[in-house]
Amino acid sequence: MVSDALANANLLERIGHLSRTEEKIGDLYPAQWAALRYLSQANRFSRTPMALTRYLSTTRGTTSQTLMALERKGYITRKPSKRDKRAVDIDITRKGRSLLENDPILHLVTTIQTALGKDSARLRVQLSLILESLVRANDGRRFGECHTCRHFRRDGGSAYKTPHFCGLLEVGLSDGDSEKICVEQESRPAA
Amino acid sequence: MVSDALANANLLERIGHLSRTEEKIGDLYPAQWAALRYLSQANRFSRTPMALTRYLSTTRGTTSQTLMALERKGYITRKPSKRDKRAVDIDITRKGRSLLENDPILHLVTTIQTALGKDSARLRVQLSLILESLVRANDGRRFGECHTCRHFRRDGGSAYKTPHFCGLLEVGLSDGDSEKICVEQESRPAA
DNA sequence: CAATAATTGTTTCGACTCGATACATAAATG
DNA sequence: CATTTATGTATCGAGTCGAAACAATTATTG
Repeated sequence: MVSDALANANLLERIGHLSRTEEKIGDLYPAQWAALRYLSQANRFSRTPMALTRYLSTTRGTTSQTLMALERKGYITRKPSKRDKRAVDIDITRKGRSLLENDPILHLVTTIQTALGKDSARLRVQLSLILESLVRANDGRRFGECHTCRHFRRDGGSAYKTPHFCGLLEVGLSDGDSEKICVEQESRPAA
Repeated sequence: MVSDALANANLLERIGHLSRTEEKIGDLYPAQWAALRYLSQANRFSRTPMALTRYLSTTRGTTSQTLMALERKGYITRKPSKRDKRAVDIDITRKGRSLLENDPILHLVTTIQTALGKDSARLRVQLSLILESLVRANDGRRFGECHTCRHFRRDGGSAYKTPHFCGLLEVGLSDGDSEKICVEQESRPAA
């Protein structure tokens, strides 16, 4: 039924908007929360303005301003990248990590948990499918977790004294790295 | 699993944001699309600035500006209400209805349709539950369809020469009225 | 290898978003 | 009828966001 899809589109817009406007509480604005949230989940190759720009499907200029605000407020630091002299490496400060413990998205999380309970798992599958289609239609990237990537080699980093290895960037990966999301992530074809 | 709820919250935020930024194409901005969309679905008792304010969980000032822009662009008309001399009745112009045929939310609709197909019905149930919890937590209103309301009397408007009747506002209701969403809608207890 | 093209990041601009506040009018309450 | 509440508008300030212009760096190409 098309009417179900239409109803779902309206519901998604409304839920997203409600949750987003709830976020104005606290020290950050919605876009700033989204950026800080991303930076806390992204691996070290993905904590750059450009990766964030792609994740949020926005423009470099907008991202630059958001990051400026976060730096001014002391939640992130920025320093020139060594890998690429055009790029900037971003890190979250301790103050930033502490702030995330009160991330207003947690309101939505508890709402979902109480509304759905164990059915959350099923919802997750469906929302993932929608996001994937949406991202593909926008010529964007999925930003999946490192260990789900076709370039990820589990237990393949012995030469680098690390547990794992990225075949695209040709660098060693720690266990922590492998659980974070990455701008380069590409789905691995089903075995 | 709490992690499913967390993943879902992130997915909902991301889908909502992606879809919203896609909307900048065309003649309207996201908030203006949301307002025009609401006005096309709302019944005649709910097409006022205040009802729209509640629907969007925003403030009267913000709504006023959005409506000003829509009127300036010729998509709605505003005139003082006769029922309540403080209120303003809003109507969509033909130009407004025509614009809605190209509502950018239709991109999301087709994306959902292709990604989920018939499973859309199940998603709808889950999203409705989430929205209801979210709205209740915000002390807001559901804005459900008129005919699902506890004040709706099917085939009860004979004295008004209309098919149906609203027991709260004490007015007759057409078939068309009964299918629209209403600011006063309250769930009917299960029979 | 040098010229050209593409990428990254910042800055500036203008229109819109949005909450907060103040104000005027009208309705509801007592 | 006085007080309180509700509705709508106008204004302010900080943020959001896309677009365009610019500088620096990297990638590509001939």
